[in-house]
Amino acid sequence: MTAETSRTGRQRLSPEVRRRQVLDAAVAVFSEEGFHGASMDAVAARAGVSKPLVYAHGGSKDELFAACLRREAERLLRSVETAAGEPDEIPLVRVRRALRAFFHALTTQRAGWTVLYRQASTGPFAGEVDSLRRRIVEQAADLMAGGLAVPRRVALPYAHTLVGAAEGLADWWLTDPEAARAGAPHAEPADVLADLLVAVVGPGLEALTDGTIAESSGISEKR
Amino acid sequence: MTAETSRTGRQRLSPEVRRRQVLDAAVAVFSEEGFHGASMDAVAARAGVSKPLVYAHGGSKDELFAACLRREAERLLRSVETAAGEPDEIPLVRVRRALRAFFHALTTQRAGWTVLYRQASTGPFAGEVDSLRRRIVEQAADLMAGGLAVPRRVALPYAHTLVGAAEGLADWWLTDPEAARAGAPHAEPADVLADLLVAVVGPGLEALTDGTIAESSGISEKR
Amino acid sequence: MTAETSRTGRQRLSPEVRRRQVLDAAVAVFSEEGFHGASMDAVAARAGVSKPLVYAHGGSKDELFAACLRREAERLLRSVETAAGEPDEIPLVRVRRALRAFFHALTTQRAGWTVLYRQASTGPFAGEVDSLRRRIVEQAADLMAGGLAVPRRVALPYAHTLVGAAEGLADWWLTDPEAARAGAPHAEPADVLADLLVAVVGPGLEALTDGTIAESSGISEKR
Amino acid sequence: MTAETSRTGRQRLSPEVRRRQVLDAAVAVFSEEGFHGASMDAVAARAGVSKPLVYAHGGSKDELFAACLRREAERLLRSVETAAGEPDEIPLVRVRRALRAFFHALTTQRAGWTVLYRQASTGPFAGEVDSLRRRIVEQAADLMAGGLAVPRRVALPYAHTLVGAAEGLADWWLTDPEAARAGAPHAEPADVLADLLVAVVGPGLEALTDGTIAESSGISEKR
DNA sequence: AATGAATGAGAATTCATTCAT
DNA sequence: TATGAATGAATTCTCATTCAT
Repeated sequence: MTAETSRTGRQRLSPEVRRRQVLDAAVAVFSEEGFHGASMDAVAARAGVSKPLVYAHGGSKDELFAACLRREAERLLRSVETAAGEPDEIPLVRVRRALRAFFHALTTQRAGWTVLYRQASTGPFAGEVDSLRRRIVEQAADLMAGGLAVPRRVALPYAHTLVGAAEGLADWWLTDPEAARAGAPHAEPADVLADLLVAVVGPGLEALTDGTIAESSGISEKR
Repeated sequence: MTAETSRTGRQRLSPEVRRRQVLDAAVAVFSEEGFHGASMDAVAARAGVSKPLVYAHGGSKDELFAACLRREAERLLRSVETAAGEPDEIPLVRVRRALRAFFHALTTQRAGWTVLYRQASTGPFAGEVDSLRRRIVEQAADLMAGGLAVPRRVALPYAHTLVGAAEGLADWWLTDPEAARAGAPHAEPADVLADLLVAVVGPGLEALTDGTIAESSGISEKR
Repeated sequence: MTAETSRTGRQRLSPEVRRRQVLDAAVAVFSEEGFHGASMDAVAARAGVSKPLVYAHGGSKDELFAACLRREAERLLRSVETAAGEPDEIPLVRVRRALRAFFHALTTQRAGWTVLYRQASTGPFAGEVDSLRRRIVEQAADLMAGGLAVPRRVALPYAHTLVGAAEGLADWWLTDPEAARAGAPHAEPADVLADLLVAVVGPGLEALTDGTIAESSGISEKR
Repeated sequence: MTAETSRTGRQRLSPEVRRRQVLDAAVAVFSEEGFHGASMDAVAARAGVSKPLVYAHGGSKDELFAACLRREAERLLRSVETAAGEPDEIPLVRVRRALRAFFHALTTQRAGWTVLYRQASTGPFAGEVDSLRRRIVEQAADLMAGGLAVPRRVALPYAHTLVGAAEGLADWWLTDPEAARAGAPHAEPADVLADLLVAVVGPGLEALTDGTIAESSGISEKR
């Protein structure tokens, strides 16, 4: 019986495995209780290890939380980036692919999403969170700027709008899954939400390309 | 020496004034630190009063937080409701008016917004927060359902999208005001953001009215 | 309508009446909650007056409690003293009269008894309580010394025994009234308990008079 | 440096030893200050440990107090039970043995006695305390019922009397040791008190056996 | 490497006490 | 005189963090 397989007593695992184990538990607990509401005891219990080990592998509570933020942000970014795929002649298709990837990622990385978007946007981590969110928005802006052939500065507000709308739908879905899939009960919810979003903002984005609305307010009072 | 001018020692104020003072401080602190991160000491210090007074007028920490949530939600809802005005023949005009009111409200009620939307979506107040958020979304859904003549069930996903997008822009604006007003330096930022949002989602919503996209995913792969 | 009869607003009562009102409430609350468990708020509420008035008429919590102790002890002593009556040729008859008075007093002054005997025999009032209890025992010792014609020094241990036994029965009665009166359901419980006590200790006390047991241990191992 | 000799810094002791240490301190403090008057700080200080350790080993204040009550009651009951010994043909001899054991127990378990008999007969522990006291009285009643061949129901009032008398003497002894041992300066005080008590109540109890007094009030007015 | 045991610091809540009216 | 309003000082209990093994 190797040390790896031993089920009794102290397990000697490799540092990488231990660290991952601890981070996984931390993300789970932080997402459920929030930063202040989570206790290191709870993290240790969730990881199935002792508290000193959490400190050994995750550092202080602040460091541990920051590590969770970073790891989960990277994960989300990579998921979407991969899905968007290479430049394509049809820009909205890339957007849709990215959105589908985003909503799919929520299915498998819900805890990480919660930590990033529903916790700790205040407190000692506001800066950290802000910069991670900015990266997500910038990814979206790049996507649109490339696809729609507009300057990045112009794309930025649209990116914020798009990401916010995606969050809103994601929240809805996670909070009230029944209602969110009522429209298309048999399809993959992540795809339905992505398509819905494209339907709502797509026309507006296309108008952007045409220069119709550009940087002005667009629709006039008298329409 | 009047009560107004007395600056030292104990101030005797009316319960209403004190309660408001305490609630204001509580909203500020909760918005900055989150529920768990905020201490009653900090609330008392922010209000410039002693801790027992906070308890006398705000009740326990839980009750105080719940009171903050309710007051701020009512405020936001009322602001928007008032601004949307009476039914109008041009639906998007109502939406724009409501959005302008929303972004204006953020200017003056930023802390309340933060408490509602960036805090405590977990923990003992998840239910409370969820129901308040739901009311906001439902307000938006009603607005759209009425204006666009679609069933409320259809309007709901659009409402979530719209509210999420508004949040995204609001966050951007509050986090990075310089960038957010770069597009139109001389206009009222709240109006600019509202108009931008209408420009992005307006076309999609109009398409909804036409039944073009209805409940399906809308835009096709081949556009 | 005089100030005395006014039922609304602030009542202006004579200091003696107010003081009695406050002390009555204090005895009630202290007997129910104990010294530390009782709050000045509770005393004020029970008295139907404001807290500052409690302080005005009862002094600090410590002073108020001491005043309760003293008043209730005096009351109990006076009740028994009066009942014992003048010297009588039959000593045990005086003892029985006193015991009947004692148990009767418990009926009407139960709260005072509780304060004296079931609270605060420790803490800052141990001395006060001890000296009051000593006076009660000394009263009993005098009673027995006079009646039984033994030196006071000899009577003292018997007095402690007698008073302790009375307390034990009183506790039983107050804690479990049903059981305590099971023996004689139709008689006055106070009288039944007094007679019972005389039946148990009477023979022993009479033997004391005969000098049989005097200061020695009395009954021998071989009886 | 062994654990035994280490006097500074953190001591690692076994849970059993710690728990006993904490309970001992708690009994001491509760006996001196009463339940409400005792603070967990005081318990920790008395035990020479930190407050969290008190919570770790004693639970909440309520639980700690209940544990004290139970442990001390068991101890007292066991002491007396052991001492009473097996059934014996001379009943009063058993009573005397039990009383001697009782007074001896007070010497070594004074604090426990105080907690049980001079504290907290009100408040959240009234029930707990009452049931423990009842057990003590029932032990005495069993002792007498067995020895004196009377029904248990008849023995109960006598048991209350006896236990109360013992308490009275015990209080006297503990409060004023000099006076209490004045009668027999060279003997063991606990034995002296036990013998005194037997002398006082013995004749009455024997009369009980004879059926002379039975359940009636006994001695007549005219003797 | 891993942990059971221990603690300093701080958080929520209450209470005796006192102003200001 | 009488009181509503206010507070300093505990008190119970928890938590992030570390030592001794």
